[in-house]
Amino acid sequence: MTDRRFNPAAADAKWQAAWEEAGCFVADSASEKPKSYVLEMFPYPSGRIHIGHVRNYTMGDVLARYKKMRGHEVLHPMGWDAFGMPAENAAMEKGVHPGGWTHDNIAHMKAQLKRIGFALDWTREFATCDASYYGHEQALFIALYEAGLVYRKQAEVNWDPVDMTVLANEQVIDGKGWRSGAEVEKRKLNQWFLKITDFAEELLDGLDSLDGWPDKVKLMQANWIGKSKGLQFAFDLSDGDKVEVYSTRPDTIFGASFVAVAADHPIASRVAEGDDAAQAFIEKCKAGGTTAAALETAEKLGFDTKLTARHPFTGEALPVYIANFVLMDYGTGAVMGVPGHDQRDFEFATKYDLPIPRVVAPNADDADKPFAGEAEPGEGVIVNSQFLDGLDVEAAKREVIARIEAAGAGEGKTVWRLRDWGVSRQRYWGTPIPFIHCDTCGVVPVPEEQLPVELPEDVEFDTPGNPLDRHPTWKHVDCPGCGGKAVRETDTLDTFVNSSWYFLRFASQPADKPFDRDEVAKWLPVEQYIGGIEHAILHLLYARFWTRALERIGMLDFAEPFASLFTQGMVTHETYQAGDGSWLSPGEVKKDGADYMRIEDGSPVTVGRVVKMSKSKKNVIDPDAIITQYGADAVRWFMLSDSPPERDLPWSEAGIEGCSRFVHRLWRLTTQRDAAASGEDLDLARKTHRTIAAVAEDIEALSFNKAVARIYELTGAVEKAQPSASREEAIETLLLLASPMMPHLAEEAWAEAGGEGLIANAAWPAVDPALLVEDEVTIAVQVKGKLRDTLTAAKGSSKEELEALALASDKVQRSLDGAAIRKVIVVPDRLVNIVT
RNA sequence: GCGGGUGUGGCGGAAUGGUAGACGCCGGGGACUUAAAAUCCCCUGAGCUUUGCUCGUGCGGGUUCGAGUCCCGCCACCCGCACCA
Repeated sequence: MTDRRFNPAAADAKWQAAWEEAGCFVADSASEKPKSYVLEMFPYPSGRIHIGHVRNYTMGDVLARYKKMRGHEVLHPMGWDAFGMPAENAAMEKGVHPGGWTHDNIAHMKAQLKRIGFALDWTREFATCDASYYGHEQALFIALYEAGLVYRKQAEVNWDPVDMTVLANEQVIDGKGWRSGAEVEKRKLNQWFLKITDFAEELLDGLDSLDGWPDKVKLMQANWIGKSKGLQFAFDLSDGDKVEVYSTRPDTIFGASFVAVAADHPIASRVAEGDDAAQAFIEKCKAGGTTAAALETAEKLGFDTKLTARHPFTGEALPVYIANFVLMDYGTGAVMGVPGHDQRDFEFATKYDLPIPRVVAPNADDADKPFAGEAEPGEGVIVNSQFLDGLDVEAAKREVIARIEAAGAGEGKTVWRLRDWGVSRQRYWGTPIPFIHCDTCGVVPVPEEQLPVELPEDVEFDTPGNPLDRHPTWKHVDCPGCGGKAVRETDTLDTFVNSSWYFLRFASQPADKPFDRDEVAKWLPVEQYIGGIEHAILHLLYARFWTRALERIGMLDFAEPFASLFTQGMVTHETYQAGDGSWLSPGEVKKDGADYMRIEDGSPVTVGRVVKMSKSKKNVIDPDAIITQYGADAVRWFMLSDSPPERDLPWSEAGIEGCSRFVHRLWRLTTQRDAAASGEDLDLARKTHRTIAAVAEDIEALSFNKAVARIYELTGAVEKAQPSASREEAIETLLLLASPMMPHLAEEAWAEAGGEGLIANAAWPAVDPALLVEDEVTIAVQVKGKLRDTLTAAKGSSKEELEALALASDKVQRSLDGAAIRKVIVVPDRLVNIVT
């Protein structure tokens, strides 16, 4: 017994040192134990750990510690997604070198992570900006090139005509450059691409094997890949040429009232040659950003080329437009416009006063039904369509495809929405693309013995644009082929490439190659991957692609990197605004009864919506400050309590106070033990064993909030119980169950009670199945579906017994009030419903 | 605009189609204390004619003996949209 209070600051440091000393969390790939690879998405070293990271890594940590308790050898690594634009922005704004800035940030954030007591194997740490990482990435890139999965082509970028630089989408605000304010233009550059479209079918089919992934993510990826079956066919044009169009709705072919081509379609270019107005329209289409959202929300604009296209069945002459909403990248870059059954076409036709025929109707009788101000893209019966009339949509599609194919005018075709992955970035702080341009030999890979191609240190950020391109010496090299003068590629790789294989490098990091295939096979696929839903498509699809590509070229033996995926919600917080509308940080505000006021001058504060923490709204909580105030365990407990992990977690002062109280409450309980207590408390023992089973189930399902609630319940039961051997067992169990969540308190209390070794190395408590059996159940009794009574019955009572018990109830009889019973529904061990 | 998701007390949430609100927070009352903090105990969805009854899971319909849960139609908010990470 002790009256010593739990001191988080001292305990945190003490046990973190003890774990490190014992090497508790260093993964041994030679271990005979079953292996578990638990991985959270590694952070971008922005400067400070934010509370969202804490939530993400706490979840992974609980799972990693739990798996270790279940006898697994656990790999739980951490590293840094260290290339990217913020470092270059810092260089421009503060005059610091991106590398120095990044390494300072990493040092700070690593210290922050260590304070939270995560069970991480720091011996495997690396940053993607280390040449010892990106050099191997260059080797992999060359390997993919040699396998024919890398190529170059012209592609559009956002061009800032004032700063003379390429802008990222986030740097384009309302179609203007973020620094210059100039109207952004689309410009074509020769860029590097990865052939992800070669894998479209397998990336789609592979989703079926990902049982551990959320359906919503699989659905999003499937839609992104976007396999569609349709018809590609040619219209004859009035000038004697043809235009190939692609449509996923060939059944609506009789509803076509125009043909539209993309602004960069060859037909558009040809029309523009002798037509200044057409040229001006095409130029206009080049203004603005390149994002899909910008294109699709922009007003639908068209230019009438005066050409006409001959309808293959009716012979009708349809006008041909150049339109800003047609994408050159998808299908053939030209479409047949069916306004009645496609919303974009509807808007376009309305604007340019084109006919809107109906060719699909709810019923055959509705052939002339007017449209209610919008297109009807759904199912129905084909009408006004000659030989298609009366068919359903699918049958009509087949019929049209068959007829067009028979006429030799086109063919049924599968088209993918997925586009090849453009990986060129005209920036310094990224992996140099390891190629050399030679006038004689063309594009030549850097020889393996010359890797890594390292970034030069001496670069200037005083002007926009790529410092690599304007560096005085770096790019000038001799051609590896002919030995003549040549230049390096100055584009660097998209940072998504860095995060497409880092999980392999964590598992195996030899000096002379990217990874060792056999070592990787010991750990991969990742058993549980945890990160934000915002990565549902791009990062996860790219990582899947990269893994499959490496499998195809024989470097890996598996196709899918992540067996299970979990996407966690954001951490949110109330917002506060002063009278003048300016945002206030939580530290500037205090609660005054039911209202809030500004500490500075007592002026009233408006409490705004609970939103994602962001610097601009100042509703940010600093993990360091709260760890100092409450200790790591209270913060970890808060991250796991209440909100289901896939949902948003609202941060609150009251909530963390409550968590802190519970840490101390558990401490008191464990220090009020009576080792000499004897005797059995069957109810408590049952509760204990039910809790062990339930908490294990909850942790495995990552339902941490439910596990937390069960630990609270058992704590409450222990507090009410009289001393007994069962109570001693319950307390020890509580410590073990809580140890993945509050490891510091658990160690301290374990040591206090004379527990053997570190609780971090302890085994998960065993469940006694005999104690899980229930012998009595509570039965709900309803009359006409409404609850009227509850009664207790022996588990497994027969339907007849339960019915008799229910009818014997006074409350039920009163409720029945003599009415005739029509039917009695009995659900064994649960409910009786009497219907009159 | 397109794709995906979420919606339950004052708040976070729990609930294999079967007792809606477990557990936590806030709030109220009490105990202990000279007093406070800490701690402990009790109450806490709304309403009513209070042995009990009625209403209640974003809104409107539907299926069912029975719907938070399944179906149809809406609304609001959140995530993604290929150069933010």
